[in-house]
Amino acid sequence: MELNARKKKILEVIIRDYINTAEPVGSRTLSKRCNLGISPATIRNEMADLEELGFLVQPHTSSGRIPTQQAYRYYVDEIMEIQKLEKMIRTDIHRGFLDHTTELGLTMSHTAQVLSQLTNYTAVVLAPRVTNFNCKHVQIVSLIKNRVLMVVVTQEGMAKNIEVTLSHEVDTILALKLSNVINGFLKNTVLSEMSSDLIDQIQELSPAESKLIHEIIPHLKKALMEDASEVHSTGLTNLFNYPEFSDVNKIKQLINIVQEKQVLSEMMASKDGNQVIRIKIGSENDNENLKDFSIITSTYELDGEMMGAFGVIGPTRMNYDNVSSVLNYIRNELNLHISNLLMK
Amino acid sequence: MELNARKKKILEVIIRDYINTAEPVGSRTLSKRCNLGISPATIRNEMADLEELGFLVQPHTSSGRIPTQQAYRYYVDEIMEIQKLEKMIRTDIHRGFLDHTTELGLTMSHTAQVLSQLTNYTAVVLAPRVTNFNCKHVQIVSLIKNRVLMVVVTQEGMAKNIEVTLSHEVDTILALKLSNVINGFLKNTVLSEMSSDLIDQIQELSPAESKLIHEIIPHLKKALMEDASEVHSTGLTNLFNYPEFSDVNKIKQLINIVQEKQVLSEMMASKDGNQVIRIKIGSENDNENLKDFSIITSTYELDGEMMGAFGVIGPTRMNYDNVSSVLNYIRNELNLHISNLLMK
DNA sequence: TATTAGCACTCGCAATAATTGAGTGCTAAC
DNA sequence: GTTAGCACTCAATTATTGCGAGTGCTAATA
Repeated sequence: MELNARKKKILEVIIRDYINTAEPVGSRTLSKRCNLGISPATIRNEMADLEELGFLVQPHTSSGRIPTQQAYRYYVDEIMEIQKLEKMIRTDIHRGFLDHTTELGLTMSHTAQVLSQLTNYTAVVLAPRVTNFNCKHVQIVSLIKNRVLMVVVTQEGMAKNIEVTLSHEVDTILALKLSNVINGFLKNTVLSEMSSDLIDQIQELSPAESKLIHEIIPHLKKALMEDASEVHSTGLTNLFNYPEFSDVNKIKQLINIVQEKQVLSEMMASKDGNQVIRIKIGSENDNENLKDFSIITSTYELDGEMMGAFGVIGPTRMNYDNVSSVLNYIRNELNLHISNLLMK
Repeated sequence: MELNARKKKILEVIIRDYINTAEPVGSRTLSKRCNLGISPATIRNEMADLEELGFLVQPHTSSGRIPTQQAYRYYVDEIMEIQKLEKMIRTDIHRGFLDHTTELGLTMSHTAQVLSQLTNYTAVVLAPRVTNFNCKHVQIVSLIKNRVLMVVVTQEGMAKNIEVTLSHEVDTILALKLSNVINGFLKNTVLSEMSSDLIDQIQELSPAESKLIHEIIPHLKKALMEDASEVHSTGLTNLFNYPEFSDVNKIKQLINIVQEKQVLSEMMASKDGNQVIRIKIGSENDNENLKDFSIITSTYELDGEMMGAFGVIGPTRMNYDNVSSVLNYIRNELNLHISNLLMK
């Protein structure tokens, strides 16, 4: 759908204005704000056209107009450009990261913090997943009696804890032996390919030990399959300041979203084209709870491989420019610092 | 402060009624509800007395009366009794726990779930702390380059992860050696008493290794000191249904409380007399954010030693009877299952 | 033909007024 | 000591009104 230059300009000003004020914008205000030197009457005509085209609606007869979702989509696709952040803000962010990259968890929560602060919306950050494919070391630690902790370490140096109960008691020495067996195995192949047959071929095991390994491997596989990457979120209350959230039900919806970490995680991690910045407006979201929100996400990488995602949730009347710019910069920073942290 | 039987009865009915309806209660309603066979006029007189004594207030002249904090305190201390839960509910809870005691984290989140469901308020559960004193094993796992993960295991079989960056690279073999050194040490004494001198006395260490141990120990000590016991909370949105939470600011306050896990943790873990069920009403709470809320907490134990706490946050107009009963029963269940889970 | 001034009309919003009703305190009688 | 009766209070609801920002349409203008 193409709009002529003037309609485009008018639509742009309306959206910008509405994003700032949350008030329907009328023809008089508009004629003053956009200095195209056209009268309110002309603008009214144009607005009527834009309404017919589905870009604007009137909350009630004889009020100003507000943008539709379609308008936001048009704005995002055809009008707005991702700005470079101000020098000062850039260095601020950069310094902040320097102080928070001693530990992965810290980096993640700091990212969420910065995101929500810079955008004034609710930020969500997905920590990298620990999966099957890149697991380089497993350490089994005896907890008590027949309970053990399995620590899985990835090639990139991330760790994940898995706590399980086994059929026999495992003491410190046995735990060490089991670790060694599994790690010996990992030298040649990956966990997902460790079958019963292969386990039985291992020489140095007593029957009891072999049985334990047989128990352990499925637990490991299962835990690595289920993609429960950690989710950090911040700035929930940021949204409360926007007029669209004076309604308690809207707030409930939001809290439900943020608490369903599983859903959030799946949604953000799902690939969708090659866009660096991904914008979902209102009903473009599959999740029912998100139909009234917009969510802008991006991903961070290590060696070109997607590691995790992060983003911002807000009203559909969101400052798409600013959020995109911020996400874009943070993405670069995150890539930089993550690769420093998890350098091979 | 003593009240005569009739005043006590009237106060009780007012509180019960107000807890149920959230409406100020007037003399007419009251005279019907409590079948003492006294007229509204008499009740008015009694109510006037109770107001003078500080138990009731009128939101405005010529409306019914509502209980003050003092009234709730009196109710909790002198009137209410902790009921035994219905048989059916008891067995339900019991069964639920049976399914969720394979892992400590699971037990904790399940407890929060059950609490919020049974009370319809917001539930908070503090997982057991992993401290200095009962640490029986430390496993150091090489992550990548000079980053290691330290897993601390307590006597009771709980584990805690600590991730640190050291001055030198640590590979798998070195990690094992360092673990052994520290564990050898732990056989004789506790971590907090491991001083520089003692480290230097360890024979089998190269200078580089000794240096690493010198770095590790303070990290361990520090991590074990800072009491960041995990906090599970559920049912945040439960409270939104109560009329006192139609105000967005109240909700903000609540969210702030629940998010400040540090504060919550300190508050709940602090001892305060020997009460099994601890009730803090409104301004009885030290925390500024909690002044408008009531919080009822209890603790769970292992071998008579306090391990953690759990409780419920709600409006001061809270169903103190029910919550106390539930907490009382959950406490028993939790003690039972935790001791099964962490049995020595 | 595109633009604009003018005008009657619409409708949400805020302020004001009128009405209702649940509840009180006080007094006098029981 | 208790109660019926009555005048009074005041929040909450509903109705009324005026205002103002905004619109669509029409006719005049460039």
